[in-house]
Amino acid sequence: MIISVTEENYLKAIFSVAHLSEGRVGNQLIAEKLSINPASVTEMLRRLHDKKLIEYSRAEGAKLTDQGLKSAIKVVRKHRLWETFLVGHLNFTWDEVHEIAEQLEHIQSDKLLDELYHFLGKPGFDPHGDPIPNKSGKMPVLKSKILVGADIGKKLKVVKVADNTASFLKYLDKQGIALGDIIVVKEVQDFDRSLLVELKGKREIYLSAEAASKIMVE
Amino acid sequence: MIISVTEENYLKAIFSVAHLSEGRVGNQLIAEKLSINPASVTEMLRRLHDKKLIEYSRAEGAKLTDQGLKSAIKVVRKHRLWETFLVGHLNFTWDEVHEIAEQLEHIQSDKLLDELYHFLGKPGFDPHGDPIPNKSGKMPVLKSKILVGADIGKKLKVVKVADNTASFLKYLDKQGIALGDIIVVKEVQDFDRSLLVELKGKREIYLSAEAASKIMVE
DNA sequence: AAATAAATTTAGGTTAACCAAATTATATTT
DNA sequence: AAATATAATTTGGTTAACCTAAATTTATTT
Repeated sequence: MIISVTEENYLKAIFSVAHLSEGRVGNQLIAEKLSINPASVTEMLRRLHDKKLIEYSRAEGAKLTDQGLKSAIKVVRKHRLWETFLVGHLNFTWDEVHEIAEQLEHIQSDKLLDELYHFLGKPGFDPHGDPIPNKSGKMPVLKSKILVGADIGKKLKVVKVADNTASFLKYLDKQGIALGDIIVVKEVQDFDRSLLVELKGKREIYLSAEAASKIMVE
Repeated sequence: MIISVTEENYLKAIFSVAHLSEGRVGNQLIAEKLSINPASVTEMLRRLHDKKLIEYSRAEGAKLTDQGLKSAIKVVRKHRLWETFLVGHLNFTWDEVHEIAEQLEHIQSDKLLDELYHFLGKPGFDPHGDPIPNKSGKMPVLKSKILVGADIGKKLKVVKVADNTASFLKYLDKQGIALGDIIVVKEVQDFDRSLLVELKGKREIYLSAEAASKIMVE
């Protein structure tokens, strides 16, 4: 079955918010996610339903079918593999890759996908630490936790960020924090819950609770 | 200026046949090239003219403006760089890459293009031996000739093919002929002008004049 | 339960790309 | 020069994605 670029983007949008309320997604949420008018969403959801890519009822909202889920996950897989390629081999930084991956994720070729995967060394996680679904759609699991509330004095490795906006990624770059860095929490300030942390056994810096809640460690 | 994927394909089509009759291309030729109805071409040529990407008159046909030429060459550059990547790093054979490159050539990112170019080692020619335009649009020149009519007994290197259809490329693979191979013409048969050639100093094979006219050597 | 607010759908309209069939220009024959 | 063939255009229509504004549901208050 042919699925258009636009249709793929809808599926991806539904997938990305499906963890809220057991896979059921309202019309409006999709509209916001895609910066599109709700009236247009109604139209497209009908089409996706006709193609058996989603279940839909006005009361319950949209939910991906097995077919729809498979397609959505494939797009995510492609997105994250391309991001891995761009950062790993073409000197992109993690805050630059998103828009380009949004284009590359729609390239249609199973062989390309397989070969890219092998070329990259069968990675499990992308440059942001997000899991890359394997060919059959399973996500590798990281037992990571957020930095807020982590044990004091323990050596922790930065494995993921929970916010991929360019502004946050740039902030981390500026602070000198990268994926894979070893970090140790020294103190927690009572009054604002900000953290004093030691970076790579060298520098000590302060992180706001806000920032620390978006840094995942292991 | 935003140029749609479809518009890019029209520019590319005009570019690819522009060497005939000094850059002037008739409506119909474009229609054939793109497997599209001539009526649709009329419509699109008007749009391309409004965008100042082509000059157009009914009598003279379409001709790329500087802007249009620049855009067309950029698409060609992207196409050939991606083909080089697919063959060089992802285990594709030269007969498999065309369709995928048709998709990849429309990815929009100057940085991606630059980085890919460097990653590939600033190649001058793609896996088919076709020249890759440099950033400013200039094509590297190969002083290659077709195998038909080449000197007998001279060592020649296969540098390009003049037919990129999958069927011809597969035929070459089957004959064991690849880009870069050294070839020597031994005899020319009078009655059908077929060639007896020596491949890599080892095997001797017969090539039809038809096939030999599509093999470029240096 | 009635009133208000929020979410969804309908109705009517747009633009980019396409098509087939009919028409009009331009070339080529005879 | 008239007749015929070829090429280009116009006309009227389609589909995928979008939009705004109005109407309808559904949910939440008072």
